[in-house]
Amino acid sequence: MARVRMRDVAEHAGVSVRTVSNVVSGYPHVSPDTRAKVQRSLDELGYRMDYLARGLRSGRTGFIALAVPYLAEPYFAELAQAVIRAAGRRGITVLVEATAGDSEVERRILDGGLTNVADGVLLSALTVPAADVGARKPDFPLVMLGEHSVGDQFPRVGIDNVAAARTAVGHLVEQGCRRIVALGQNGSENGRQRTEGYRQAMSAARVRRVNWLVVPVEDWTREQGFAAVRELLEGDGPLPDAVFAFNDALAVGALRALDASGVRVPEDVAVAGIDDIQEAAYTHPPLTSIAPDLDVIAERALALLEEQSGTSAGPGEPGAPVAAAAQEATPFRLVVRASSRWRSAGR
Amino acid sequence: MARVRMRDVAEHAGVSVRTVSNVVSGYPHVSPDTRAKVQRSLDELGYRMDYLARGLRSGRTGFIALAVPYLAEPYFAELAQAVIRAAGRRGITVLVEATAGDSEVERRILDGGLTNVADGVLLSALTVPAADVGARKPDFPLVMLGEHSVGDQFPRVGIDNVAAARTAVGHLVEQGCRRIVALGQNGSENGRQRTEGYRQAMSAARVRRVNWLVVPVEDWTREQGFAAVRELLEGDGPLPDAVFAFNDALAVGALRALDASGVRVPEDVAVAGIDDIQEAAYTHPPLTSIAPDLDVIAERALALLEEQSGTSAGPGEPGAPVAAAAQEATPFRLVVRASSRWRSAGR
DNA sequence: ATCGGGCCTTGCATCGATGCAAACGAACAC
DNA sequence: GTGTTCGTTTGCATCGATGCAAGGCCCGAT
Repeated sequence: MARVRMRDVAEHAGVSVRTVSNVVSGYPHVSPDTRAKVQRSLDELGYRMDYLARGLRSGRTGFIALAVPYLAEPYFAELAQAVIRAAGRRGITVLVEATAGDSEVERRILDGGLTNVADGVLLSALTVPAADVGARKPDFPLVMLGEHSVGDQFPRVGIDNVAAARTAVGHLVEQGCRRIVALGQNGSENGRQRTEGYRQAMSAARVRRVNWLVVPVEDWTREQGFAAVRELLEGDGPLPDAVFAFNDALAVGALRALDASGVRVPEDVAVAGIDDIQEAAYTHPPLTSIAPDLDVIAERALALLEEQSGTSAGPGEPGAPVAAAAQEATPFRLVVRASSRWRSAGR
Repeated sequence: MARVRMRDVAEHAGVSVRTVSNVVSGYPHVSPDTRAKVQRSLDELGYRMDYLARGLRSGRTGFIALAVPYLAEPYFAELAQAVIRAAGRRGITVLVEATAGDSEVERRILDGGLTNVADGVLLSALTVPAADVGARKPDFPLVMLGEHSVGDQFPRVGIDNVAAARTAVGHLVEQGCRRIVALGQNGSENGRQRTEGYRQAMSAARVRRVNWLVVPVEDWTREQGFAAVRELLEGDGPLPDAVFAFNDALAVGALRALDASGVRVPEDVAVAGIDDIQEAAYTHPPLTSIAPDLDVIAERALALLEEQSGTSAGPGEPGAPVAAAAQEATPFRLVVRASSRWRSAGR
């Protein structure tokens, strides 16, 4: 009834515990006879490894932790799915933590709060805790997802946010839009970068300053996108002819607000977002978006974790000054859908 | 540099390891002096518990596993979020597994594949493995989410699917709809139940059989909802006046297909779904749905897990025949939005 | 002064698996 | 026949924390 241990298997097979361990872990020098005998007992008793015990002894748990702000946000859910899939291919189990964007929680994670249970940590932070923590390197494998971490302290994987925003806005410009709203500015590093991309694209297109409009929000949610656009529509300024939302959730909220006010998309206002969440293909009208390659992000992130555990496993490393952590920019595509298709001849 | 252990703290504070353990775990009989001293060493050295080691000794890991088919499906993502939140309140960490709806994987989980790392398992299965596995009770805490498990073998938490479907369809009938399509029949138990609810509501409303229409799909995804409705519209049968989708993802797909074909919602066809995912409030038009209370589901599920570990911890239990496992029906609400609002006088 | 009891503190064994290195036996060479 | 080597198997200590129960100590009661 109770758990089957190696010892039970050993007794059943008439060998030592160590031999069972050797069979289980694929140690080569085991005679075919013994191996077969042990294997039979293994199957017969239904042995299952206790990963905790192994982890205790060997120092590796086979888990990695993934911390995202809100699992219910589509982008993070899809990211988590990609990470779980990639980890599964490597025989790794993923432990998902939701930080709720609480910088206190994020700090605790950077501080190593999950170290003891996970071989490595993937952190997708909203509010990268600033210098005070960023100053010292963690003593465990850590990879940041999606954000530039302050000061290149941590390796990071994600799209180039500036380029992504520039691409999206560039596309809107090409469609003939000029008075383009940037929706999503908030305190985050990510927000700053996407705003910068917007600036670059607007400058490059020589759009007059009077047409620039950066609308701040608190969170990148449908709700906030809706509220911000509704407020914009109720204001007395001239209507924009495009909305560039910093993520698709905001864009979805924007679409809803526009729809509710009878503004036509894309005829009156074009809309584009970032993330290309699955939902984007089903909005009204379907949403143009920037699609990061989540599988690549997940794969690279895990590879970077492995690299790190490789090095940090050898603490005897001579004190070579650690180079700035890798900052990998993964590919993205512009997916054009109806929400931004060319609407009229020029402006 | 290396990990700080209790032993290190003990030496630093000049007490025994056991005393440190006592302080950490909040054992009451520790003198204030000692406690303070130990606490100081704890802080100074930055001690962090090794949960693996504790788990090994105490038999409890502080983890539970949550297995869902696809984390990227909004409903499951929102469910996972609720579970993580509820677990967090109890100091429990959640390990998320994605089964991809693979019944082989689900079976392995029922078989105890996660037992060694988790104190309990929450399984949201698509294809409940049938009798062969369902026959024997697992020897670890397990709670099924959202499905009736075959034969009451496992405790289960979720809404009453029959009632939920009946409520949704009843609402459509009240709005004046008669020719109502049930969208989502597939092999799953869940699908059967929602179909049954549809049947009951149609019968109760004395809708003539000619108006009944059950459309099968493979998965409950936006894509399948879109494809099925598109096919329906292209067919030569008379148009339905309502679509009852077995979940919101299907409904979203249906809305897109209707929109693409120029069919007006709700004027021409009303639509309702189940799950009330966040996206539902932002579709075009906003989607009427059945809203399960995810927080209640999560709370009850965790409570049931705890109950089970309570009993199964005492294996000395005299052989009282185990009663049929608890089948808890959690509350749900009908959330009426524009997609189903009354469109015309009567049928 | 002595004893009993409560409060703190401690040592030791232990959870299940693996690292390490010794022990064992057989095969081979000289 | 003896020594060496290689392949296989084993015993023991160990990872870090907790269960258990004993050991000290102090205080009040008799």
